[in-house]
Amino acid sequence: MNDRSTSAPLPRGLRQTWGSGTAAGRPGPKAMLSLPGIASSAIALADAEGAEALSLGRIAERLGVTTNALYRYVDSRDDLDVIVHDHALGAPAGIPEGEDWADAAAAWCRALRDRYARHPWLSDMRVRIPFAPHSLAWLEDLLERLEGSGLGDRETLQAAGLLDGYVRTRAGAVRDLLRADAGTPDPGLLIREIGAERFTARVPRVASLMSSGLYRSPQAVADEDFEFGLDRILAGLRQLAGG
Amino acid sequence: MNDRSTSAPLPRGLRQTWGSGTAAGRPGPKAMLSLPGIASSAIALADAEGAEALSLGRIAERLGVTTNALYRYVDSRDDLDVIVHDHALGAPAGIPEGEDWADAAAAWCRALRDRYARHPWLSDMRVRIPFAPHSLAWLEDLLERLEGSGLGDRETLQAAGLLDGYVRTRAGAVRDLLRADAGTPDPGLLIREIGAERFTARVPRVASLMSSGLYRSPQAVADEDFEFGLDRILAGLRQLAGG
DNA sequence: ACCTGAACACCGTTCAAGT
DNA sequence: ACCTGAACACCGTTCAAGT
Repeated sequence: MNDRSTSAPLPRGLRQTWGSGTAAGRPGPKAMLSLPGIASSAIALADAEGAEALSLGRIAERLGVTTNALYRYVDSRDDLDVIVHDHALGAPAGIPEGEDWADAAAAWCRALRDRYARHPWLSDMRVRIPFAPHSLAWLEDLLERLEGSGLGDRETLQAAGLLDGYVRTRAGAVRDLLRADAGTPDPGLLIREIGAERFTARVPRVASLMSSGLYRSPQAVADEDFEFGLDRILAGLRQLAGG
Repeated sequence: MNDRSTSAPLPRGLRQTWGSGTAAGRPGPKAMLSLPGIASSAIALADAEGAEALSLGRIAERLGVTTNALYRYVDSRDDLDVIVHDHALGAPAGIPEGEDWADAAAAWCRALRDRYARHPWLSDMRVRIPFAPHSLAWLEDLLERLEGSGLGDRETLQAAGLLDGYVRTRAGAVRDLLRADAGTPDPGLLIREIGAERFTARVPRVASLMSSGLYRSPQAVADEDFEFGLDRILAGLRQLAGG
């Protein structure tokens, strides 16, 4: 059944992260680097200069090594990205339990949001279907929390995807706002350059929200708004589960 | 109040898209290209080869022109991306009205989903805070649909963000799955390489869902699942509005 | 087995011409 | 004003050495 012949073998970096670790005493010179060390270096770089500063060359430079040396640890840039993402995300830990399943799920969402807040550039990384250990551990943790809901397997998975997607979307909004300081045009400038009359004629409601300061303002991505969407989603899920 | 001194001037491509169009008879040679023409060419390229094939060189090649020629129409690659995204998205049109505001919002969500389905690579494009005309027209349309809800301005904007984010997250999931054919490892391979026992020990619920075929299977991103999340969100919003 | 050095194709961006 | 051609710094990736 599972003979998808095109499926590539697991990249070496990802396989290593799963702990099929390097056999202890193998021949040849000692390694100067390690996968966690490479990941930490990349994270420090991204923390300091953002995701767009990430490159094999810059990471290698920090490690005092040639770019090509990294290919002993990683198959490709994509492979590295998966490792860096997972390392920066970290394992789920210390997440409060909550009164009931929905409360527990809410705690999970806030904990994930906090991880993204620690490394805003995580929102800039291309996250494909998660196959890395920490990513799957987070999913596992959420699935466990949803077990008390009485939802079926399919619905539980759907609910998990809904909540997970919500947190990540929100993290992206926060990231956008952090970036808005540099480069991005601000709403006021846009309206001025387009012409207030024309702008108002074409998108009156948007214009009204922009001039009210509500549109994409810092408060529009504040904790309060995070809770708004979370509450709505959980209310919808509760209605389905408890009904 | 609005003196954010770091705000850059509006990129020329974006300004042009807003219809501050080229003044008719200006001096110099006639232009060989046009912004819509450039965007169309880029869209055709992305449709054929995906977002990662998009580059100034490849687009220029299709247009029979040198890479640098594009800089007469666009300030930067980022500027171009905004135009291409907005052009591929298109203006909102032909979206059913719906019985009530929630129904109307649902129709909006399905319409946006369909646009992403037409150009799956849209999910791969870095969409910053939307300032392009079609993007804002979509937002405007949704805000109009939410007017009957009785929610306040702030809540309406929050609800719009919630719905919009949901559709885009879903579109990304669909894109991931379309890509899964090539390159990405499949769940079965992962479990085999990691070792089924170790894998099951670490993430038992995930392992169970994977072996049940539910995890990230085609049906997990089917229309049925789209409706699941949409229904939950709308139920949550209805509860807040109608209560 | 690990790392270096040289090379390749490609990328976005700039600058000085040409017309 | 538009487009070309040459150049720049940078990118990921490969290959053949060296140790």
